Amino acid sequence: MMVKSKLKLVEVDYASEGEANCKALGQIFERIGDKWTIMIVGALSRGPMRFNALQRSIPGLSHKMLTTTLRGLERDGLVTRTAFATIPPRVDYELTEQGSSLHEPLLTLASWARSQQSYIEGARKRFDERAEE
Amino acid sequence: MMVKSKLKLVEVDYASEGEANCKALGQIFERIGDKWTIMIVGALSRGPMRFNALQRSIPGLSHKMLTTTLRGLERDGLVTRTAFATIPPRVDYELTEQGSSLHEPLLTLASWARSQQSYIEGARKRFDERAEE
DNA sequence: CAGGATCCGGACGGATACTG
DNA sequence: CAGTATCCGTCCGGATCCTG
Repeated sequence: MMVKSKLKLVEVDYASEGEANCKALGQIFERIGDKWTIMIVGALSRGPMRFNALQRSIPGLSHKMLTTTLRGLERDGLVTRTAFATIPPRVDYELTEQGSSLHEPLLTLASWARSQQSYIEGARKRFDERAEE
Repeated sequence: MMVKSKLKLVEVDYASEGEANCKALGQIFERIGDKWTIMIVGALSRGPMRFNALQRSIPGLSHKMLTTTLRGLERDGLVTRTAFATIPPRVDYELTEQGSSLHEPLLTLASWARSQQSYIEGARKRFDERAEE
């Protein structure tokens, strides 16, 4: 069953909210913004995965960072952890409903990154060349 | 004139691309993911702003982080810097077309954060309580 | 006002070694 | 296999001081 996640684009002015609210949203952005969070949610969007499979699927992701990020996602209720008492042990990670609802916004962002990639790379190159006087 | 930015949700599988491409996208995510980037783009989405106005509009943003982030955005071609040779000097920062095209994806994300805020806070609380055995 | 330069503590994250 | 624990270098980012 698909998760209904058609987000209304309400007037969320994420920069100029009340201070308290701004801080709260900031805490959430800190998780979302995390490079590995994005990758992991992307990987899990296709279904449950085991720890090592997850790590192998994301180049550059270290053992430590994977566990840390997974704990964070679990804490936020975006990912569930299921351990099987087999030998060798097996642990599956899976997106919760809320976790998978995050996938669509991230896809939007990824799509943007894709479409702007060459522009940004060009801008960076020009900027750097200009900087070497 | 509104920037046309209806992004097609193509099959961007941001987790399992080629290694090279993954690295490249990662570099872009690093900028987007940055807490302050999000805030600054949000603030600038309403129009050009001066340095100090920008800083005051975002609670907790230090002098140094503002300049650093602005340089980054300028380097990526997402923000323009315009200096007026007046006394005292005045510098306006403004989103480029590409920069403002980032605003909509970010709004989507902010909207998601908003809608999941209480859920996440609850999940965190429960997780933390459960952790104190 | 806008910012560069410098110092410095603390957090982040990699490598390694050890458990169940 | 799936972690936890520890060590330790690096870099981030705040505070401060100084320029045009």
